[in-house]
Amino acid sequence: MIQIFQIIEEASRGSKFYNHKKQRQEKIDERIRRMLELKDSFTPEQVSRAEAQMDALTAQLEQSRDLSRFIVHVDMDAFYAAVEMRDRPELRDVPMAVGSNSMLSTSNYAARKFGVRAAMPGFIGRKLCPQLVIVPCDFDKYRAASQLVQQVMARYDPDFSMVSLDEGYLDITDRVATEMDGDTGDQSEDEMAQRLVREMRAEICRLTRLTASAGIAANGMLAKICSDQNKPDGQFFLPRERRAVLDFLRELPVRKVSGIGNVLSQQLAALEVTRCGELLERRGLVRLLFSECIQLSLLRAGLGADPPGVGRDEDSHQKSVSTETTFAGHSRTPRSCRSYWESCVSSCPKTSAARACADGLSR
DNA sequence: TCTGGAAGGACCC
DNA sequence: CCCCAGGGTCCTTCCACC
Repeated sequence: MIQIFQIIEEASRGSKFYNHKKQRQEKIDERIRRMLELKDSFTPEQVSRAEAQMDALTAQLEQSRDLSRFIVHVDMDAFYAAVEMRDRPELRDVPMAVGSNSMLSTSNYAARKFGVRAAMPGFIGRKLCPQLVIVPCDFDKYRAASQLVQQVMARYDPDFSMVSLDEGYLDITDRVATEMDGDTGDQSEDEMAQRLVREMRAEICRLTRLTASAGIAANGMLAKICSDQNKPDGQFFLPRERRAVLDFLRELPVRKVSGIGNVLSQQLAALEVTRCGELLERRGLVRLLFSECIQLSLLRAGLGADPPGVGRDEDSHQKSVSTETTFAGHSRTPRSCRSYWESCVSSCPKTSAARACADGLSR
């Protein structure tokens, strides 16, 4: 464990990336210092007033808490790597990762034992694990596999939504209900939901020869956390009861919640908040130190009260197209930039509008 | 004081 | 050997302008 950290540290130290990261971290530290100063200036009355305001918000959220749905989050296990291993059996038992020397997208479980992870540059992966096999991304293949997964998901909820090639949400409430009607046994709805998800994962596996994990809960936020609980090739069910949800969240690291990332979790840690339950205990400080938007999402994280309808809302289509590459140090001439830019606009496959735009710009 | 964009971040996979 | 991506979304901040 320590060695992994040391190797990564050693490989990184002194690089531009490392220096940049250090600078950014210093800025974050500075922000946190200022935040703590502000915190120390609050009077107990201020804090308790803030708590009362949060309690009002909590009451609202509790009011609209919806525990009636079965939301499922399906997450394919080490997706890109699993596809490659399926198609190339010789990779099955060796540590491998998908990506390039500069960046890895995923690694298989054998490679993870060495500390090789997604979002790690390939050359560091090789330092951690000299035998590591790195295979290039083949998105066409992943898209094809994803299509098959989606075929299965559509049978359980025609209105399912994908968030990426390897993960998506379903609302199987209706499906559970119809299944209960036709069922003569004495299964509960909860059992039925779990049975259906087990069945769905088995079908995915049969059709794609890839394994999926799933989480079942009252809303998307919780389902997503749940799908991570029994990974790989497992599922986790969180009962749709307020008490069960709060118990589940109390000890859950805030970092597990989608939307609480590196920076926010550092800020929270400075306030001695590392678990979702502590978000509720320290709600006064949350109120006084964060933007309204963040207050709301943190309160939601503490309560497990997510607005219903993940991804299936009116305007959940893609809103932009973009392309980017990182230039090597020596190619940053005006000429090469211009030719790169021209190749970007002319190769944009999406819309004729984009082409028209390119014509307009390249004059 | 409000408002709309641009730019800059945070976050996700 | 090559030495830290590239595709997105959403929120905040800042500035011009009215």
